[in-house]
Amino acid sequence: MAEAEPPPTRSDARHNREALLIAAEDVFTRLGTDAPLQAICQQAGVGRGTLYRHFPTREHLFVALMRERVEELDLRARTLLDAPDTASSLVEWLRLYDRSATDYPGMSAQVGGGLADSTSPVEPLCRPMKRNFAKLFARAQEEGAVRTDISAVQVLTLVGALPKDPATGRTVTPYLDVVINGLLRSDHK
Amino acid sequence: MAEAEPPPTRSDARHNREALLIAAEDVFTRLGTDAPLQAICQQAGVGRGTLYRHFPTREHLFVALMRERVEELDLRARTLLDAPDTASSLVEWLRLYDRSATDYPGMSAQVGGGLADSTSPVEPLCRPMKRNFAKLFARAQEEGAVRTDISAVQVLTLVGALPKDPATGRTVTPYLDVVINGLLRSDHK
DNA sequence: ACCTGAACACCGTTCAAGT
DNA sequence: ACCTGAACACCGTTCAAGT
Repeated sequence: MAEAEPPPTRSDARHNREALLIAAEDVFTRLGTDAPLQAICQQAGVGRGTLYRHFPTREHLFVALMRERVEELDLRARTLLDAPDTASSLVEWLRLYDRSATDYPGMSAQVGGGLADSTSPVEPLCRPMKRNFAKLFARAQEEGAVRTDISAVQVLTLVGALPKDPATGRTVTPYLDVVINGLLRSDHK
Repeated sequence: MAEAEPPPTRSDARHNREALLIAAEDVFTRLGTDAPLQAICQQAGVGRGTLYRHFPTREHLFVALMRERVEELDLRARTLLDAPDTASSLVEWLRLYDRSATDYPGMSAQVGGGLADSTSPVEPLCRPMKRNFAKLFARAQEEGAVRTDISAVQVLTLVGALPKDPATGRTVTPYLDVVINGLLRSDHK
């Protein structure tokens, strides 16, 4: 399932785990999130079984790599809940979300896909962030700034699915602007 | 490359080709466009080499299956070029496009991805349709009905990438509405 | 308790032998 | 000219043997 495993006790295990994460970061950045896991084992200098012991699925690697970023996004959402302009707070956060989720090619789709999937380890990682974004989104909806026929999670899924530049992995301009414009209610401004 | 191969001359070859297409249609509908090609060979009752002779890549199968649909879309775009309301013509066509591209799970992303890729056999198949949609789109842009910072091909790519219901393969509501609303210039209506 | 690498399963792709 | 299926390559996953 989607349990957060406790940190390893033995020092060689902790060292291997760290080496795998460093290798994964490099390999995913270079080859995208579909890269062969073999490349990661090789670069980390560990056997294949060791990778599987530490990270039973590819998604567990994503979770470990994305943890800090997602926590930052969660924090930013909470901060923006105190900002006066609901619509521009929402837009600012969505741009940040898009940026964070595209640091590794393919990561955006992985995060977006796991967001609402209870069998994915991505789901528990993102749950707090989702909750706080949902508040931010609901606040904008209540003020009439954005359409009400779409849920907060759907917005995140949609942004995560926007087509990417194959070279940089970033969302192609102006897809995010189109979506943001489509979310905002024109009769409100 | 992306050549349109001539139809086979020998009757057994033609029969095998037909059997492969019927099997592919069934398998892709049931298992999506990522289904093992092995399943298609098996269901068609032919050897693996035969599949590769007729359809050198998975995308060549898509092209054969999508040909009729894409030609219909092309025809519809030409018809709509004579309709008076540019914006509603555009919207009507985009809904038709979304519907056509989601008849097989995963097909939408395949078509959207191959649309602008000169190495894909999807590209030459869709070229006429793209041209006529581009006219439809340009007409709406000239009238000020839609934003001008996005190209016609980008619109098709964006619609093709919208998240799908895993069960039905169809675009989830209201993603297409959000995008359409985002394309339309609110100061125009 | 943890690591290693051989072994297995799966799938795509090629090609020598056959008709 | 076309078909077939064995053979190969690649990658993910498991597990028996080792420390």
